[in-house]
Amino acid sequence: MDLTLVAESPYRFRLEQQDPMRVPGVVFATRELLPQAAGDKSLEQVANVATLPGVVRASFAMPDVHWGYGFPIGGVAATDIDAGGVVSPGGVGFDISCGVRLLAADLDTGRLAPRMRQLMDTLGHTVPRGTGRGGLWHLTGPGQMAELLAGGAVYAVGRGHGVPRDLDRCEDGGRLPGADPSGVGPRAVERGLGQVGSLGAGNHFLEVQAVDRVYDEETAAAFGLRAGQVCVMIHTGSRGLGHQVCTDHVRAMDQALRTYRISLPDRQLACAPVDSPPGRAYLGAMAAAANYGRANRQLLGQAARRAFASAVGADLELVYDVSHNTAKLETHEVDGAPVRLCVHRKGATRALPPGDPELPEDLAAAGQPVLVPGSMGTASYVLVGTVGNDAFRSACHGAGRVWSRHQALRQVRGEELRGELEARGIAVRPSSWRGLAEEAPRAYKDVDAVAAATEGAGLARLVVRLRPLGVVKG
DNA sequence: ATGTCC
Repeated sequence: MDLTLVAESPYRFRLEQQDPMRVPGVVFATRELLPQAAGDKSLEQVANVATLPGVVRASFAMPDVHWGYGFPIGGVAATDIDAGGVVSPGGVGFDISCGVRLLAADLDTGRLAPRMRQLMDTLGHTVPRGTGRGGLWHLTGPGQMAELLAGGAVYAVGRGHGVPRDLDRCEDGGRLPGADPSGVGPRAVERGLGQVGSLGAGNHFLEVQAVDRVYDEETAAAFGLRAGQVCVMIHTGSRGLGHQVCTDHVRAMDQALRTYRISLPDRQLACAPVDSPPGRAYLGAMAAAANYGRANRQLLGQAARRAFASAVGADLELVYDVSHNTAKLETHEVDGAPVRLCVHRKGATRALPPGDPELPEDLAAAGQPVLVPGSMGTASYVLVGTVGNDAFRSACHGAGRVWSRHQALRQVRGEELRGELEARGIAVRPSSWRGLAEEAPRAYKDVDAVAAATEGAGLARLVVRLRPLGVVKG
């Protein structure tokens, strides 16, 4: 396919529809942010996604788009369920329900400073992280796992890990409906039993941050945020359990392609109709894995609360918890009529506008917080959903990688990077030197530019900028 | 992302 991009506005580029695409591609970015890394095939992937059966409107890419498995990371695509639309595990990603939780402390940076070292040491010693390894909550067995997979953060709070108010500030109230724990295989269950309440590795982290800049005072206040305030941002997902669920169902769907006579430009887009046995099986297992991810972040939020209580004597209120790797059944207006859709967001955050009935009462007038973590040592952002977002109410999810992990390892030494960050006043508690080097800020796009482009494209509005004070690295 | 290969 000829991948010519046509600028429709300074923040919106169009990939013209051509055979076998069923819809055009739309990339939200500035010219500077468009994928240009050697070997980045993400624009080709945007076009590939546009060939999926039942896809409607367009195959979208957010400003942080980069190459991924099948779908690009930063990709959004919706399929019409009643017109044979498909669901694809590659459109969710291996880390099912990977997402971000932001908590705000009743504390400003000045009062934290003398206790910062103690706080970071406490977090460093109590937050489980790294590949494999254990978590904060060891489940007793498959029976308890089934309850957690069905209940997500609701189950965790019911067992004393948090307060009911937390659930008001979680996407879907902390529990994605439609979970089918029986679709999560024994191997996935085995991997997950000891990992509830763990960060994992890669780009996952727990960061202590400060509200650095406020763009919209009224919305910030509705979110419980003010200038100079200390916050905690947690970025993690469904660990080995979600990975295993994706692996198992990609295999099943690859075999289902023949049954449903689906031809694809890339086998990594393996999929099945939403309304089919393999489609329903994946969505049930995916929702269960999503609930694992939500319980995981709930447990880590509690670990942060304990550390703040003991080291600083401060409380943490949940601002919001939202996933950026999901496939959700939603109704949107397409060509003037409501249509039942399966919306894939892979490295893309749902962004509900003010007035949406899914919002909790105290956020109804403001809109949904959109949590955008930056790369290590750089800023993070809170944005808010806006009216008129035609990417099925979706926004960016982070900075977006430009160097491969391998490439980063050739350019950066972890020990040196830690020194650079500490010299800039950012405390670092690493898990491995290698992992630290792979996550060097140089390996990512400029998150300030990504956030600005997201606002420029009308996907969401800036609310606050957060700067890092200390990072507990996965 | 991931017991970075069953």
